[in-house]
Amino acid sequence: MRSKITLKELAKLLNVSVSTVSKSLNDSPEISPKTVQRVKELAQLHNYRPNPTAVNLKRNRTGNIAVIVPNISNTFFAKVLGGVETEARKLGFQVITYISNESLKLEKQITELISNGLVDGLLISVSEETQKMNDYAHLHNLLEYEIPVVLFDRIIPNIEIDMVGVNDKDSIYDAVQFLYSRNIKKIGLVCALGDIGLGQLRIEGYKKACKDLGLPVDEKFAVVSRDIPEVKDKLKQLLQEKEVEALIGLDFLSTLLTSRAIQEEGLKIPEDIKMIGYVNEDIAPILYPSLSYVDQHPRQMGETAATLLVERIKGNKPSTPSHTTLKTELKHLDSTRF
Amino acid sequence: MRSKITLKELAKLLNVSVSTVSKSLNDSPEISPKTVQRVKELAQLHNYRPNPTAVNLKRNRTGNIAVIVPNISNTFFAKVLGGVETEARKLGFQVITYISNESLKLEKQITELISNGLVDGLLISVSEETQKMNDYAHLHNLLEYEIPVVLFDRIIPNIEIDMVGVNDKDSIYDAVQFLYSRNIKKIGLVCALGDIGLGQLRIEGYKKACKDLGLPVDEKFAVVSRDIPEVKDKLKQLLQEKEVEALIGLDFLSTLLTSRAIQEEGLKIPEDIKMIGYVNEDIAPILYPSLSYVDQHPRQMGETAATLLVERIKGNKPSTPSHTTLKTELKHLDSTRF
DNA sequence: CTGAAAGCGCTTACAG
DNA sequence: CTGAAAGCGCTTACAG
Repeated sequence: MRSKITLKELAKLLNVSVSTVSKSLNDSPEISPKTVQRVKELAQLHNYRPNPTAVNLKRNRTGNIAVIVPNISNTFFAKVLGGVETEARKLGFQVITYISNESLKLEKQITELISNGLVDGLLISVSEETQKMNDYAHLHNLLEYEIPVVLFDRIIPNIEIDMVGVNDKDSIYDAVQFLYSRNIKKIGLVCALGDIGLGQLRIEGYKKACKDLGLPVDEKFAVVSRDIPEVKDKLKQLLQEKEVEALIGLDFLSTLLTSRAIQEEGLKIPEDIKMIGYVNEDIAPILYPSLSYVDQHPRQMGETAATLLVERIKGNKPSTPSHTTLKTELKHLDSTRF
Repeated sequence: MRSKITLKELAKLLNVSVSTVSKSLNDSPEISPKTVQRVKELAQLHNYRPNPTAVNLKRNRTGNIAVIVPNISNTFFAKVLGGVETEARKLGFQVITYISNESLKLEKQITELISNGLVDGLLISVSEETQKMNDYAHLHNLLEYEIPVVLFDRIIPNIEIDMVGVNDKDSIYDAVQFLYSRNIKKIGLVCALGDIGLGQLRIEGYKKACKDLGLPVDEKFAVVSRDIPEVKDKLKQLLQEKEVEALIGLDFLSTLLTSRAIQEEGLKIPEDIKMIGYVNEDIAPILYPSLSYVDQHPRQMGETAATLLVERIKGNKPSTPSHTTLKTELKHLDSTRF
């Protein structure tokens, strides 16, 4: 029932002009303290709030930022989103969420939609398809419209756009090195992302570590495919050969599939096989067995990306693209306690 | 660089008035087909898009809906959010996401913020604290401001607000009945939500089922607490007594904790203990062992809630609150295959 | 110190 | 069929 009061109505009630009311509420030094007080009192009484749409129109902005995540089942992105939301709210921005469902087409549809002026900036982790097609025209398009874009997590090499990610090569390098230091030499990996994007980077990190440590890079130890049944089959085969001593799951799905496959084969973690995976802090400790994981600090990633985007929106940054790399951390739970 | 073109600029280029351009683009029958075509061609050439902020100001709406989820780690809410996003986009609304972190205070802060006119409506699953305090003044407040509110998942009894939920009593009733029909009589439950809200409803459903089926309701079989270490302790004790034949986890966390505790005790699922839980379709099949679960159709819940909210916003609905109950489904995986 | 005016980018009743 | 005017709810340079 109680409908929102406007500046005009307040002005009428106070017998002053709309300008005076507006200035008073914005603490303009132009207005006498007495008037300011009168205005503020009445405003408070009526619980006046400026209409954000009108303010935004005037200020030529929207007060919104968009975030596009490729999927939402993966708790990693949910966590990032949480970080973005917290930070954006602090900075006075609303977060409009979109889910691309790993589809380039949908991603284009969404960027097209927001290029109309729905948001002041975009945070995006590009879809698998986008990476595969290597098609980023839609992002460049937004930049041409002067809508800042910040990439997170799934970073893209050789592109002139702000990014916030983790050092994926290093993260797995560390994992391999840890296992090596504990005298584990036959280390396999499982990747359901295929060999593009993050999957590719992580695989490279693995290979680099093996090379540096003098471990043979045996193709047999690498289960890499985007086809889930194929991943399962290869994994089973690998386990039945009883050679591999440790497995690293390179993504959420692979990690769970690997833990499951090991146990299905009647093998024990960590006694028979050690495991390290990419799962998050909420779920890793309550699985059985609990899984050691690479902490990618998703909340912090979201916060950092949001902060950077807002700085771009405000034009506070030099125009050269900024690349932020967060340090990952290997967290040890039961699967590497041996 | 390429800055957005406005109606005014188009009008100038075409040597017609702003009104004519606006009407042409909106296919007004007032304008001659020839003019309409001229205008549209130029608009297309310049890739003209109406400024949504201006349109919204004029139409006295925002085009946004807010959704407040209590937490984001729980993949259930992530899925609901996915459903909301898809449906809202179809209906021409943007989804602004907020996370209350199970805090009433934060929830109030957020509702206060959006009451300023940031959104046209709100979807909310209230926080645990809100349920415990039984304080819904902030929601009624929004309704007074004529901002429609739709509750989802965590529904509240005796409140005059639209809701979309599942029949929590029935869902667990079905689970108990299924186990009973397979000759399992000693059925325990584990709940980390405590005995408020959904936890309470599910516990009631359990008790009702036991009563109807003539099973004794033994307090010992009910592990209920909001304190995680306490849940773990009680669970361990219960398992060591080796009486219980099946356990039902009433929420995501309890379900994983239960599966883990059973295995830690060296017991096998389903051979020694059967299990049913509240986890989602993505994760249930890749756990080891895979867990039978109550499918609450989170996507559908999000879609239904969004549709209802948009109808309220458009004023297409009679004003009596609508209560939609989705049917849950018991999905059988390894933990009940016996 | 206060207010009239212009304007943000649109839409739409009204006049011609 | 076209356009001038008013208005959505604000802000702000400018005049008094």
